[in-house]
Amino acid sequence: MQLTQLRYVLEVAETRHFTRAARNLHVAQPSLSQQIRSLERELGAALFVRARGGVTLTEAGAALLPVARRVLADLDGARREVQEITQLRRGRVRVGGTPSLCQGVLAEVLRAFAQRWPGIEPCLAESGTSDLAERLRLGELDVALLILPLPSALSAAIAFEPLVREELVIVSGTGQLPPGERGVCTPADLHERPLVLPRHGYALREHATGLCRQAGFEPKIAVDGGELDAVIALVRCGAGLALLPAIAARRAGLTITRLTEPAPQRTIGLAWRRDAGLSRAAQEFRAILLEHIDQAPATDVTHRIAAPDGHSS
Amino acid sequence: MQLTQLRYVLEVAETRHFTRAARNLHVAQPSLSQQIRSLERELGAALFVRARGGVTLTEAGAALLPVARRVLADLDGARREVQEITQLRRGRVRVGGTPSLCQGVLAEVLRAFAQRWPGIEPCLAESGTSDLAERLRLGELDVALLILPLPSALSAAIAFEPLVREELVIVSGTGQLPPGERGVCTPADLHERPLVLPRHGYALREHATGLCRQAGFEPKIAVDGGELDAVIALVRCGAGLALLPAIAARRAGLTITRLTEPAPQRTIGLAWRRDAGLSRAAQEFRAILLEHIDQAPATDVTHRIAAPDGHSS
DNA sequence: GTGATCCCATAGGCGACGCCTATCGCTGCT
DNA sequence: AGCAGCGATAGGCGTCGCCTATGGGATCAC
Repeated sequence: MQLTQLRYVLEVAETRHFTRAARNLHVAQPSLSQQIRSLERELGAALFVRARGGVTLTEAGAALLPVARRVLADLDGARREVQEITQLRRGRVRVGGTPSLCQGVLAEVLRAFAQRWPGIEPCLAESGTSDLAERLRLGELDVALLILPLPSALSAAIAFEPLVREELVIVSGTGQLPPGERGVCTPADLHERPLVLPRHGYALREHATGLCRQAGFEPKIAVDGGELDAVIALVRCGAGLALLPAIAARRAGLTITRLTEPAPQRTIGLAWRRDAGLSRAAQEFRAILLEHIDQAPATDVTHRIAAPDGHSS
Repeated sequence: MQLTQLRYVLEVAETRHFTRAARNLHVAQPSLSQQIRSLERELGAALFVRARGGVTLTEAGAALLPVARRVLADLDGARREVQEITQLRRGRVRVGGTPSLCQGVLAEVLRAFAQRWPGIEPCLAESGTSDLAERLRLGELDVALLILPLPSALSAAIAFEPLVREELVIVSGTGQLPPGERGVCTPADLHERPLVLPRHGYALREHATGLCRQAGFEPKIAVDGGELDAVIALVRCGAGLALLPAIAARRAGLTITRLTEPAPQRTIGLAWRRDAGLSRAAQEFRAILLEHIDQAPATDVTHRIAAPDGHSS
């Protein structure tokens, strides 16, 4: 059975005439006759009664007719749907982001994306870098804004485009003495100062503890665990100091103390499955993301990383 | 777009593997790859992401998938349905019959037919010969039990197989003197006897009036018009005599008076559209009808007409 | 009744397309 | 480094669908 045969059946049924149907279908009449016959042979049943007064459907033909109509309409609809997807008039893009980024750029970028491509549904997954990277690999996400480092086991499967380098700063709340002097401190200034650490899984936690250990002491822990929001709240009410990304610190309105060179920093970038590449919708997402990053002025604590267009891992 | 391509898409989507899908489909892997690619080119969109960790559907592929599934299932269902129709496990046969026949053989034959082919729905149309013949020609009926003569304009388009010749007899009711003597009369015996005539359209009416006129007198009309049932009822209560088919007369329990040779008679037979022929179901109907006619013993007033298998008109 | 016309079926040639085998390119594993 | 797995590519081959030309049956007009 063949789709052209179904089309032929439809046309013959509607014109009740082989010759006219052939003309409408832009084929020679013998071709039409042959195809109909072939289908009839395959089905083991006549579909039409060829009579002088016009061609009529047999019972079998009448049974086949609505199915043929529906099938052809279905496929036409599917074609149209695929068209819409490729033209980004419909679809979906599954974006991942770490919590700090979801509350930052991602919110604005997704809003702009939704405005630019109203037919495309953006699905946001908020999680840690390693989890998001794994979900990229599994094909559950199309693209994700992540923070280096990636899990080494996945770095081969994931393409990563670094976008922004952001300083990590020490934040303190009201009624707390900021470490160091004139808004600048060294890691040694954190000695014996109580620190608020986010839970395991946040790269910030490793950054903070590493900083202390490299300076030769164990961090004194005020509160251990919790999400970033909790850390901010704890710092705000004076529970201790914390190491935060500069942007998040500024957004939270906390007192910022920069660390002396080499200032710790984190690299934010876009990641996707290397072998799948970026879907059309994801490419658009990336474009809008880059616009937003480039149009935001670089500050003293964030640095745009120029993309050499060779997407490194 | 092609049905095999849809099948291929389905299999690849399910196995997530070109090579294995090709094996399941009993084609070489390059053929499969080629067909998928060809479909992708036609649609202008990739359907699969070819990656090392297994093939994944793109959004377009995911949109096409359910349609492909449904289309293939639909066509499978249609194939099965056509099968059932050709095997007479489903379907319809549209049978026409004149009123007298519908109350006679047709009722029994249709019962037997429904029992033999429970999946086939018999549709009965009860009307006069000329109307039924016209509906045969239009393709509204598959087969009909008619009474000669057919409308001459249709005799070319309608095939007619004569089956039974039935005598027409004079019937009288209670309290009426039957015409003639010893159950036999001549047309002349009807002179001045009030007659009940069915309405125009019944061939019986022409038979009756023709009989009188050939004998040299105009029929004296007791009641004119009405269906056959009304005629029978009128005769039964003594309104007059009537000319009826022998079987109907016997069924009605009326007093029967046969006419002397040449006794008027009518020919009953099966008719169908000559160019369309008999559908499978109609052939079965005919077979059961013939069984019934042959197994009913020929009486003195009905005569089976042997079919020389050359179906004359 | 004879030619004209209509309509579907058949015959034969031709080009396209799908399937095949063989092979390549790439990746991941041992 | 060599091998195995997997999909893409290349080239040959057979089939199949489409074409033109023609057949055959029926209807219609004169």
